Amino acid sequence: MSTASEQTTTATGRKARGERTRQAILEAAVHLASAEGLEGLTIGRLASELSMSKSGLFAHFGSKEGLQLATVEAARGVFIREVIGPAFEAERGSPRLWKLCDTWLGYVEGGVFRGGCFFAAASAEFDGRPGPVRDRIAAIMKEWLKALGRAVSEAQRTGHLDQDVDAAQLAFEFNALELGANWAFQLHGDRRAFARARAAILERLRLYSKPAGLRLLPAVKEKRRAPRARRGNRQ
Amino acid sequence: MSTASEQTTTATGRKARGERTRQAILEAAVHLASAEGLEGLTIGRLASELSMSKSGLFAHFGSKEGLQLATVEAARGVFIREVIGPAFEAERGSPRLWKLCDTWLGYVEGGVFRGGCFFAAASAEFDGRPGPVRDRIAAIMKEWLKALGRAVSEAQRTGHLDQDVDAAQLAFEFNALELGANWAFQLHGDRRAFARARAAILERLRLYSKPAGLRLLPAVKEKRRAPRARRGNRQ
DNA sequence: GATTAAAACGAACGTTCGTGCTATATAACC
DNA sequence: GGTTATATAGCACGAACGTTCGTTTTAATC
Repeated sequence: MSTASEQTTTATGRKARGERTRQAILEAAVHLASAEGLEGLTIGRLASELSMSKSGLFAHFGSKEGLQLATVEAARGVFIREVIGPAFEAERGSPRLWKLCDTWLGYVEGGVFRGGCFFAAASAEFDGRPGPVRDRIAAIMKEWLKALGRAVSEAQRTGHLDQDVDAAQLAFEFNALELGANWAFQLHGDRRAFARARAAILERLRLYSKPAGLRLLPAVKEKRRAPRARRGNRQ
Repeated sequence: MSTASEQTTTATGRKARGERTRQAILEAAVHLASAEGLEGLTIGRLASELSMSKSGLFAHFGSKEGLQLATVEAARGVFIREVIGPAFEAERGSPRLWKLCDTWLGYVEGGVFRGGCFFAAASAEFDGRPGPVRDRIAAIMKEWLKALGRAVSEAQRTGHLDQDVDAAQLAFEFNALELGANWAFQLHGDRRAFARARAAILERLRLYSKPAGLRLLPAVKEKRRAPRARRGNRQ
């Protein structure tokens, strides 16, 4: 967010032209990186994709690492806009907690990034390489887990959820189910995974819900039962 | 497994010398790839790590893709030996299902591969790039999910688990929790994630267990409760 | 319209990548 | 021990990588 607002301005206060191309570069970079990885995000490829010169593009970031860090930051912006923002429109407690999970799944399902969740890809790629990029990714993911955990705690405080549940534990589980859905979709193209994750999360929410919270959750669709040759399934 | 047994033999049946170095190469390759990725697995680095020439190493596989495929196959061998094998020593039904999950977590926790679960890393890296490597990885992962689902079905058939649960759904959830633990450990070094995954899996197993199956699960340790400033926690 | 600073370009650098070729070393066979 | 197949090494290649440099284009200011 700080990066986006540090635009170089002229005396009249008009935005410098460089800032717009910088945004255009990051827009493309974020998609390319989510699909090909932050290392596969090559300056040459990115430049030719935007039909500009390598050196011209390079000058905006000073180094490859600079480009990667800027890309991570841009992706964080998208994530906040697409997931965090909408969730905070729901009222505090179980609705917001559920919306947080539901929107996350929608953000992957809807193809906000070409290669699924940017941070799922990035953290898998960088978890083994020390450096500022890895540190930033880890910090953002921790930030996300914290937000999830806080949503759980709030649902407890509002009397929607049982006080006895471990907020961090539930946040871990929800995050895992979301990452699992992203994984299944990216690798197998299996869209049912989103329904699976939603069902699992909702089931857990209902299990721990107090009567006041139970009414605020989506209605239960059908009984959990082994499906016998349903039609329209991929593979 | 087929790759491992197709050794070039002399007339006397003695193993060719090349086969041993091939194994040594793959042994190193599997660890390097789990940490740095299958693309970061560079022929030059691998050669210098084994103090042999690039071209000498290269001759064993004919192409980089050949090396990657062989590495994937070698990793599959390790996975079968370390996870599938031990689980099949447990008796059919809930014990085997639980063992399958427990051993999987142990295999990541114990550092069988330097970079955590080889296939978690590989599938995240290759899910966006078509080709035989990606296809093989996807097939192996589907194989694993099938094995998990089969274990659930067996637990139902032996009367340990409720007939009404959707085997594929439960397999999805367990797999997600395992991947989530791997993710948290690799990115944040958080060992508590393994306990979290185990707790979540066990809780679900208990929820769906019939009396016959309930006795076969590990004893419940403590009530799920928010911990107040426990000591010895990382970060 | 002239001045000037920012932005984009084009060419080249040194490395490293995967991949061929050719020659040498190794070890199994007669 | 000489022959022969196989395994390894040495060297070179073209391409792509990140990066630097000097120049040219662009557009805002006077």
